[in-house]
Amino acid sequence: MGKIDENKKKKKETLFNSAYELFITKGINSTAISDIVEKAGVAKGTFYLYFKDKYDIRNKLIAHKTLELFRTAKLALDQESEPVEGLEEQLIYIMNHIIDTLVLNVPLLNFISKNLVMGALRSVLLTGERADHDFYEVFLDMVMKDKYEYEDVDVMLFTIVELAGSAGYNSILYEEPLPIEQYKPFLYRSVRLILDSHRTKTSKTPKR
Amino acid sequence: MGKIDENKKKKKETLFNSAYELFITKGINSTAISDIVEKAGVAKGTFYLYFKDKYDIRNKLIAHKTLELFRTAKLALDQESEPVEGLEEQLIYIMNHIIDTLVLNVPLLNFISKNLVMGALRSVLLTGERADHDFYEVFLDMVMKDKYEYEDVDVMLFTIVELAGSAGYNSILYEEPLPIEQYKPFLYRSVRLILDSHRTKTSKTPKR
Amino acid sequence: MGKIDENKKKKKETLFNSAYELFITKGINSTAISDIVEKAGVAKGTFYLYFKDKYDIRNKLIAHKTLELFRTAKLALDQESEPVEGLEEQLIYIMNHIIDTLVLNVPLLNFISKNLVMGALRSVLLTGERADHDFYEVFLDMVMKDKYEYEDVDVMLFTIVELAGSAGYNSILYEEPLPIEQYKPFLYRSVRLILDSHRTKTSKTPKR
Amino acid sequence: MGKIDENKKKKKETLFNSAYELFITKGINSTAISDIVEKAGVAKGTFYLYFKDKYDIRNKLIAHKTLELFRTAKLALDQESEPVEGLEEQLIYIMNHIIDTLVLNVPLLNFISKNLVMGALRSVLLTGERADHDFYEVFLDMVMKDKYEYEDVDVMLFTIVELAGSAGYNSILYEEPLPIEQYKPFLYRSVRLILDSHRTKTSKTPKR
DNA sequence: TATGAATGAGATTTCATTCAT
DNA sequence: AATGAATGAAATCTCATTCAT
Repeated sequence: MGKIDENKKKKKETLFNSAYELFITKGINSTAISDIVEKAGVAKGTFYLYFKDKYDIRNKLIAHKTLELFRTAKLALDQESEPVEGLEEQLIYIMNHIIDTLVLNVPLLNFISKNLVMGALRSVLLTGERADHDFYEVFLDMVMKDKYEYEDVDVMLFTIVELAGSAGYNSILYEEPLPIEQYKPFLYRSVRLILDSHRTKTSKTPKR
Repeated sequence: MGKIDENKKKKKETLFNSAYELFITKGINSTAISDIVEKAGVAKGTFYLYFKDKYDIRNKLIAHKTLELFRTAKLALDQESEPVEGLEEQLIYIMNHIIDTLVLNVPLLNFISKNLVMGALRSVLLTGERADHDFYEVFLDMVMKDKYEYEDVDVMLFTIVELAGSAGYNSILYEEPLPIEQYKPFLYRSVRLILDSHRTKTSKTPKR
Repeated sequence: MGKIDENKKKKKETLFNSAYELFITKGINSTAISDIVEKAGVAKGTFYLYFKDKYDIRNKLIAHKTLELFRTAKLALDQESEPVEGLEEQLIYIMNHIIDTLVLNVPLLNFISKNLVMGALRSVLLTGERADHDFYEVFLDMVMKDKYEYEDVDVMLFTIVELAGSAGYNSILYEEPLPIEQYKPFLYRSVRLILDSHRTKTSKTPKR
Repeated sequence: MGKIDENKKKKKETLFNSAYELFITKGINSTAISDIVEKAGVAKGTFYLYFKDKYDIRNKLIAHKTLELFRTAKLALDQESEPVEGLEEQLIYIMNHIIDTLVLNVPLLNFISKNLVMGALRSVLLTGERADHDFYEVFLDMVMKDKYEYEDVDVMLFTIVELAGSAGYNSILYEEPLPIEQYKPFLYRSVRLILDSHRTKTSKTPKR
């Protein structure tokens, strides 16, 4: 029984990986389900046992990959020898980590960013990957622990994520208006401004 | 000859319009070229006389529609009874105008924003619609006429356009994190901050 | 499984037959794959499961039909009440049998003889119909059993087949320079001359 | 007026040449009329002013090229320093000349020999190239001038032409059963046999 | 004569999906 | 659960032919 379940999981996994590689290399439109199953070494019918259609597997993949990006960045942040202090620095650290990852993996960027970042995160929620909500809470947690107090936190995070996602995408991909390394200072400056604009004037009441 | 050229233009126009309506209503993937030509009332071969394939006409359409959006907004700005003064107010006016238009035309938003705004503007350049470059110059012109001086103007405009496009898209479409009307103040505040951050300290030398 | 394989074979067979009838009646150029599948009562996709394109099925058909022609002739030869003795008589018997068949089936002649006989036999080899090589051995066998000895047997058979195929084709189809029945004596005389010219002077050493 | 007619002729000529090159390089099936006119630098409609369709121009080309082959061979024969004496040697000279030409121009062989030689000569008659009939008379003339007398001359020539055409085609193209240089002796021996078999026993009555 | 835009039938091919095994 | 043959709708694209200019 354990073996059967294991097998099932393995099949799904293989389909996942095959689809990912094909989407990355050929694009979604030119990837046929027959390509995916062929690469995965399973029968066509099997695909439909696990996924509704091509777009189903794509959405799940985007969600998965996006989440992975954030998780890896957060992990790196936490494992930094010199602890990074403050929401501002932490956010920019994560942002920077993700950007650097995507610079080295442009196909992944391309794949994810057809549904831009926020869309991807949304689909994380929709597809119900475990730990999705937890993840948003990781951010909230970072906000709460900061020495400043913030209002409209949702709006703030949203604005930052959209700006970084959209501008980063273009800068990495097209080196326009500047290559990403040169654009980073501008991007991070804007992020700092947005964060600042959400800080309350009243000094933060220390949590007890 | 005049007649032939006229006819050619009309054919292309009809194809354009038919494709647009179908893309808007059924989506690109579900729109077949046969649908387009049927709706346009021309032969299938005629389509291939003017466009390479479905994606060719889509790109040209996105470029066209995006440009139109900006043009209409600029026109409204210029025709405002009470002249809008200053780059900041002018940019926000245009932004606001476009947003309001798209709120009333969500299908258009959906259509354009698969390639997000900057991508669309890029394709304007690529497809070489007339007045494309001129258009960018309209912005530069607005910048130059402002009482403040700005540095890294390209970067500034890029950042604003990306932010507005990406955040606006999500806010209008998903009312997340807030419906657009409630999000606007935040968006515009961020825009003002970005503009401000690009202003040079030295007071502007008046042009003579 | 047996059922599936049976079905597969039947499908292919049906496609074969439908294609043949259409090629014969309408010609290859005017036969569309849609015609073939329609006549065969299978889906269009099914065709591409078995054949690369129109020319693939045509080549296989030509090979098949040519082989059939030779086989039937050989069979008739073997079943003749009065055994036909000697390579010369046997070859002419087969030749005559094939000609008589084709006279009654001009469309078949037309179909096969776009690739003329040798070409057809060549494609038999290429397409790897079973029993192809065996077939050539049937001839060699006839040569070996003859009371005369022959040199350059390959060349001899080739020359005869080419002459008969090419001249026969024209004579049957266009009755030029003579209708086939009147041309036969000339043709067979030439064949005898060619055979004779390949006979070795030394009397054959009887096999023991 | 002369100029107009000249121009007309030039257009037709250009179409001819373009079609020939394309047929030779891409094959007839893959050559579109649009290819031909494009290469010729004339409008599509113009093609239909001169030819019925693709097959019309093909037939005329085959006829033309075949005739040219024979003419060139005959010319070479006549210009040989050491006059070639006797029908037998003359025929083989011509045959050999054509074969040598085609060995160096396999595409031409391929093109012509879809309609094999006799078919091509037939189409010469059908398309009514000038000098076609004359050409047949050239052969008859050669026959008449020979020191031997022949019966069934039509049949004789036909048999020889078919044999040489068909066997030569395969030998040149596929080097089967032997490369043409090695096959030639066999071919010419057969030709001599066929000629011999048509000679009347009675010595020829000298023409007066 | 000459043009070439327009036609539109139809060719080939793809592929998501089904379903009998 | 797994298979993969079969389906057939539909997609893209080609191209011979026409006809208004």
